[in-house]
Amino acid sequence: MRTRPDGQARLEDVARVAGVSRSTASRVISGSGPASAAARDRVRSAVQSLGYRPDQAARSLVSRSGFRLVLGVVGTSPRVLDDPYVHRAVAAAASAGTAYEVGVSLEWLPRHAPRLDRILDDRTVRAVVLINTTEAALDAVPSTFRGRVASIGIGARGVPSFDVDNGGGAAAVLEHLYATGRRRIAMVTGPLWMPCARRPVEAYRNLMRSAGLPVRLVPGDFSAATGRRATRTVLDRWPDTDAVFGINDATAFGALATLRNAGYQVPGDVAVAGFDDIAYAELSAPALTTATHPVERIVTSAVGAVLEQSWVPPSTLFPSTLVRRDSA
Amino acid sequence: MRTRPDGQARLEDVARVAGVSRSTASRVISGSGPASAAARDRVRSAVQSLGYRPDQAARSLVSRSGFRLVLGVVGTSPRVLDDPYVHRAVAAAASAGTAYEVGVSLEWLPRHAPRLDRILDDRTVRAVVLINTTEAALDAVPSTFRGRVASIGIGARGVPSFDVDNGGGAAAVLEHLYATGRRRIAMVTGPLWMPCARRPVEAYRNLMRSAGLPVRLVPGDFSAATGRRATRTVLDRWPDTDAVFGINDATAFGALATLRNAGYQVPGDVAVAGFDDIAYAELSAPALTTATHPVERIVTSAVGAVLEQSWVPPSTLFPSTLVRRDSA
DNA sequence: ATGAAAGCGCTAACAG
DNA sequence: CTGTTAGCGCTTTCAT
Repeated sequence: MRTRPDGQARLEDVARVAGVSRSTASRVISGSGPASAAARDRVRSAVQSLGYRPDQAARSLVSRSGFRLVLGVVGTSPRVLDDPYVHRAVAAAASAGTAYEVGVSLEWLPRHAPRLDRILDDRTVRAVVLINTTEAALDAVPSTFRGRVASIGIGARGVPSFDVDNGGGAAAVLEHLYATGRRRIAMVTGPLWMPCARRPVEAYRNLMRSAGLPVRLVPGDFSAATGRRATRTVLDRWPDTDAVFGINDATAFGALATLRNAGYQVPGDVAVAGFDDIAYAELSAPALTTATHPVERIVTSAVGAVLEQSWVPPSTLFPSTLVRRDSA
Repeated sequence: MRTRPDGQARLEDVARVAGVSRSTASRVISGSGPASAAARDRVRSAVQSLGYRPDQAARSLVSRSGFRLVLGVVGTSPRVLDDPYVHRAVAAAASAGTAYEVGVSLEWLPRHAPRLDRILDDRTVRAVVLINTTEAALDAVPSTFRGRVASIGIGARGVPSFDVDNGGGAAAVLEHLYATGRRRIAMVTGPLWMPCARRPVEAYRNLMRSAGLPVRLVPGDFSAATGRRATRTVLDRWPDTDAVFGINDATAFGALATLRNAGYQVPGDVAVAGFDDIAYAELSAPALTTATHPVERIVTSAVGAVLEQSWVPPSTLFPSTLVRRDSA
C-alpha cells in the first residue's frame, strides 16, 4: 500500500477499506456498471468515512469528459456579452458550477453561424448552456451531443429548455396596463430574430385583438438607446399612446428618458412597464413597474441538468411575476 | 506508432515529427526545463503543423495543477455575489479564461473567516482572484500558494494587485464638484472594513482639508437602499449641503432618490456624483456624473497574471476617468 | 457480479 | 542538453 502524500483518499483506498477491487469501487461510485447490494453499501460507507472525492482530472483524462461548462450566448456581435442579463446568468452559473467542481466559460455564438461543434469537440468542455437560443443554434447541436446541451430559451429534441413563462408574464403586465385604464398601448419589442422575444409579442397581439385595441409595435434590440429611439417613433406615429411596454427593463428605461424629454408625465400621461426586474428597476424615477424573473433558479436548473446527466423534462417553465411600482 | 482515434495530435506525435523525445517536446511546450535552440524550433514548428494542443486533463493530472479559477469575493454575507459589479467581473473572467481553457467558479469569502486554504487545497482549482480584498484575506493566503493568487484591490507580498486608481479617480470627481462651485460636499462611503473603499475617503479628506471645507462623511454599504438612508442623514445633519459624492453608482442612485423625494433639484440645489459608471448611470434622471473604470481590462489582467505565471509588477493601477453628465 | 490489467496524455526525476 | 522510465488516479474491456 502506497502512502498518499497529500492525505487525500484515492480510489484505491476506498477499495481497500471496502474490501473490493478498484473496478468495483469505481463502478459503484460512478454509478455505471453492475454491483451487488452488499458491495454497494460497503463502498458507499468507505467513501463516507474516508471523505473520498474523485479526482476530476483523472476522471476527465480517462473518460474524455471535459471539466468546464461553456455558456454560449447567441448574438449579432460579441457585444452581447456585455449585457447585464448575461452577466447575471454567468454569475449564477459560476456559483452553481462550484458544487460540481466545474468552472464556466463565456462565449459568443454568432447569430449567423453558431458553431457549436467547435465548442463541443473541445475536450476541455463538458457541457454547454445556450442563451438567446435560436433555431439555428439548436440545429447546430450535433445529435451525438444531446444530453450535454441545455437551453435558456427555446429547446429541441435532446436539448431541454429552461425558461420563464414569457407569454404569461407579458400577458400579466399587459393586463395590468389594461386594468388601470390604458387603451392605446404600444410595445417596443426585442430583435425580431430572437425567439425568446417572440412570446411577449404574441401575448401583446392576443390581448390587443381580444380587447379590440390597436396594435402599435416598434422593434427594439434590448438596449436603452434603441428603447429611446423606438419610443420617439411611437410618439411620432401614435401621439395619443397612453402606455409603453418594453421587452426588457433597459428598453423601458429608454422609454422613460424619451417621455421625460418630450415633456410627458409618467405615469400620468403615459404608463411605462418593463420586463425582467433588474437591480435598478426600483431606482428609476418613477420606479419601474415590471415583471420579476428567477434568473438564478433558471440557470441553476439548466446547469444541474447538463452536469448531472439526469433526466429532465424537455421543457421547464418558471414563473414571471408582476411587480407594481410607480411607472404603471 | 499508435493511431490517434480522434484525429487529435498528441505529444508523442509532436515529438516524432520534430525528431525529439517526448520529454524534450514537453519541456519546450510547457516552457520549463532546458532545450537547445534547434530543438525548440523544430518542436515549435511541429506543434504548428500538427495543430497540437496539450490535453489539459492529462497535464492537470500529472502536475496536480487544477483546471478552474475561482473568483473569491469577500463580503459579510453570500449576498455580495448578487452585486452587479461582481457579475460584471465574473463575466469578464469567464471570457478571459476561455483562452486558457479554464472555467471560473464564484465563491463567497466570509469577511470574518476568509478561508483560502480550503479553496487552494482543492486539486481542481488552479488559481484564485480575490475581489473586495481585505488584509485578513491576504493573510489567509498560504505563502506556498503565492503566484496562484491575484487581487482586484489591495495586494501583498506574492499577491499582485490590480486595481483602479481609486484615489486619483475620486479626487478628479471631487475636483469637478469643487470647480463647479460646490463648497459643502458630503460623501457617502462604502463599508468601513473594505480597503478598496478607503482611498476615495482619503482623497475626500485631503481635498476638504486643503480647500478648507467641512468634512461630511456618512458610511454606506454600496447599496442603493443605504445610499438613500445615508443621504437622508446628510440632509438632516447638514441641511446646506450642496453636493453628495457616492462611493459607487448605486449609492448615488439612492442619493438621487432621497433628494427627489425631499424636493431638492439635482443638480440645481444639490449635485450628485457616483463612481464606477455602470450601465444605467446614463439612464437615471438626471443622468449620473461619475467616473468610469475599465473593469474588463482589470479582470483580464489579473486572470492572465495568475494563469500565465509570468512575472507581473506587485501593483498595477488602471485609470479612473471622470464622466460628466447631468447630475453634477 | 467481480478483479486483473491496460492505458488515457502528460510531466518529472534521473541518467547519460 | 536530451532520452528513458515511471507513474498521476481513474475507467474500462475482458476474463472469470
